[in-house]
Amino acid sequence: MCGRYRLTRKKEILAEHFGIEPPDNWQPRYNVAPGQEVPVIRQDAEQPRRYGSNMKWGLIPFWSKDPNIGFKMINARSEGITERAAFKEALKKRRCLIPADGFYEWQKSGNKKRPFCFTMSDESPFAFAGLWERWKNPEGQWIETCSIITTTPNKLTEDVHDRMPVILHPDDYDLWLDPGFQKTEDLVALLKPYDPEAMSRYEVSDRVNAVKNDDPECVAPVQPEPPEAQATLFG
DNA sequence: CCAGACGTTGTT
DNA sequence: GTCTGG
DNA sequence: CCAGACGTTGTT
DNA sequence: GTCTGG
Repeated sequence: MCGRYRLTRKKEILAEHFGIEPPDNWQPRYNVAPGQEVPVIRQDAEQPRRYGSNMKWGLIPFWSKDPNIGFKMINARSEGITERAAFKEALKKRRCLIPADGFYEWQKSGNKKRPFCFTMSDESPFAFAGLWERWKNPEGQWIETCSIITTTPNKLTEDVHDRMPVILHPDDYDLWLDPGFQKTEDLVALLKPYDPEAMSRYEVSDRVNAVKNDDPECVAPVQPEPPEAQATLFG
């Protein structure tokens, strides 16, 4: 990963799943990309209730001089995350949920790239484990950014790609969001591949390769040509 | 992550 | 192929 | 000590 | 800001 995902559920369904008030500005998204404002769910010491807000995808460390570093920080490897200068403080104090209902991975073989979409089998919304950060731009404005944590693939994703985003079980949302909880070994224990038995996948069109395509066609399944159809073409 | 561009002048 | 921008 | 990095993915 | 490499 994890450079692309989808968030097509109605905001009321998302709000119910995550236990928040539905924000007005959430729209169905079929192709969410790095560099864009994306919805996150957070919980601060100042605001003990969970709430939704938008952040730019691509974490800019607070000490960074160049905000373009954000495009290289769209993911944070779970392995060694407690030692990464860019992420260790955020792991302790600035965790978030990044809601989605599917994510895309590209299977490469030869010079072909085939995009697949991965979802929960029951089509429920889910949450990536995320970190966020605050960065002050030269004009003095605070910019909030976020990153999706990755891990090793599970049985469902491994033949498509060698990494997958960390998906948190709903039972773990409270611990992940609790700003007072800073026991990193317990937090890192949550950063595991998701149960493949609970997930499904299907191939999608390469329209999703282009960030500008953000419409329902991106999530429409495409079937590989069945062998008999191939034969018919020449029969 | 993918898409799209991919230069020249002048030089401690 | 490699770098930058989104 | 200072300078420089601080990240991930994938390599047709 | 903090760590690593020289």
